[in-house]
Amino acid sequence: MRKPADEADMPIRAAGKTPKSGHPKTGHPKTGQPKTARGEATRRGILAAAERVIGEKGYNDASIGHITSEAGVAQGTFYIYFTTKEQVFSELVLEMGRLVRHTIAEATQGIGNRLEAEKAGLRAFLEFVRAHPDLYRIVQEALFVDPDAYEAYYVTFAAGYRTGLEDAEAAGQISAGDPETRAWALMGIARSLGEQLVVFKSDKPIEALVDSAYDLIANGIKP
Amino acid sequence: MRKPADEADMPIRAAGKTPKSGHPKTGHPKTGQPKTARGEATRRGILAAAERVIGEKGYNDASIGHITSEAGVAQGTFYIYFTTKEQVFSELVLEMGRLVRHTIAEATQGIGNRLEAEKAGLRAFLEFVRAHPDLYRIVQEALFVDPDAYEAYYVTFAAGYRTGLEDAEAAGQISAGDPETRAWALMGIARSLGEQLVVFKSDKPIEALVDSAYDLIANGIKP
DNA sequence: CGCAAACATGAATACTGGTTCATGTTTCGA
DNA sequence: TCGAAACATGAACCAGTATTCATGTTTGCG
Repeated sequence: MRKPADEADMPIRAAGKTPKSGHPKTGHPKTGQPKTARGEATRRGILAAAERVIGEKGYNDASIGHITSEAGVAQGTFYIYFTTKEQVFSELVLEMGRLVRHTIAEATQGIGNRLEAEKAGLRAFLEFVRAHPDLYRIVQEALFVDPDAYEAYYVTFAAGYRTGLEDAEAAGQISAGDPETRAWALMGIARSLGEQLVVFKSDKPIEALVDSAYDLIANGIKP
Repeated sequence: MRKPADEADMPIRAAGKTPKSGHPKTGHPKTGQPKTARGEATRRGILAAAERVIGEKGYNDASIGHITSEAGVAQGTFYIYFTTKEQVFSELVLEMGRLVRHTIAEATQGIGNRLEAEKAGLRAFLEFVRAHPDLYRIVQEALFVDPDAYEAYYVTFAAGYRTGLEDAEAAGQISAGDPETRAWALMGIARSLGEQLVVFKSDKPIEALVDSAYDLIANGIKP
């Protein structure tokens, strides 16, 4: 009997506290990729269950048992598709990054005016986090569970933001100013308002938040 | 003008009588308060060690053994002064809140102009988090370890911020606008820039960050 | 069909780490 | 000075849980 990936392939020697420097740029998890429609569905189910359970309970209180029972499979099944609990978490962070960027890009597509794009992007972001509170919390927790993924998430986002601001400044659509710091500051605004919605469960309508924030972003608070 | 530096001064003793930080089910902070100078010193040592260890390793990887060995005491000693691992964490979050509010209140004291106070407060905050990266990370992690403390931290802060903005608006020092949303947005800017320093280890000088952010806060990005 | 390979199971393993406790040591008021 | 309370110790306890494995079951394909 050939046992797959038993001794020669991937070192799963996680004994003790190995530093375990995960590669941040592994876009393609080569572990236990399903080769069948059935396996594909099972993997998806586990991932979706993990999103719900980890989002609600947090990484440490979400046990593999919780996740698999939520997914309706046995515990061992988890390890057919994921090598470790941390891996499924990382994959969720990656997915969140892709989803958010895609959502905002779509919402701002075709808007020539940067200020208007800023407004549309903020609205899209807030609507997204309200619709996906689990994913939002997961990204926050990544700071402690998977710092590389956390950094990748924000650095990638900031880089795109920054070039957008540079282009807008060159086109005379916004005033001059350090695009790097501006990108981080504007991300901070969006994040903070999103947190008000998801974490502190504010019932303020998104449109009101967007309007107020837009006024601040465009005009500042000078009298 | 009376700035909201209300209870930000008392360094100790505040743990036993916090209005809302008690957990609904476990809510008895029956901490073994020391009754001797010797006990007082030991308790302080454990708290300081916990700040270092938890700040560096994170809540879950920071074991009681780590903390006590860092503090130079036996494991059991921990439970003379703290009923649980979570309690020492909560106390650190409380302390962080008090320290930050106190620091900012002091830095903005006597500044009559709100915009100038905004600048000074931001600078003080960034300098504080650069000097106390451990405490900064601890507050972030509180979202998962002690959500009540996390909420208290930000809600308290936002409340003070908000009334400050209301007063400034009434005095004609800033333009009109929803003070609640503005407070959260401005907090988000500070937090994001602080994170750039502490988490992403940016070597940008604080003064440059402050200047850029101030320009955004005061004037916006409209051309 | 028939038979590998893929998939699934869930009990067993291995180990971590928070908390307790029986036993000493130090402090301090009377 | 002395005894009780406060303080300190660290080994042991024990619950939880990530991961493995021997054993079935299903699927795809010749």
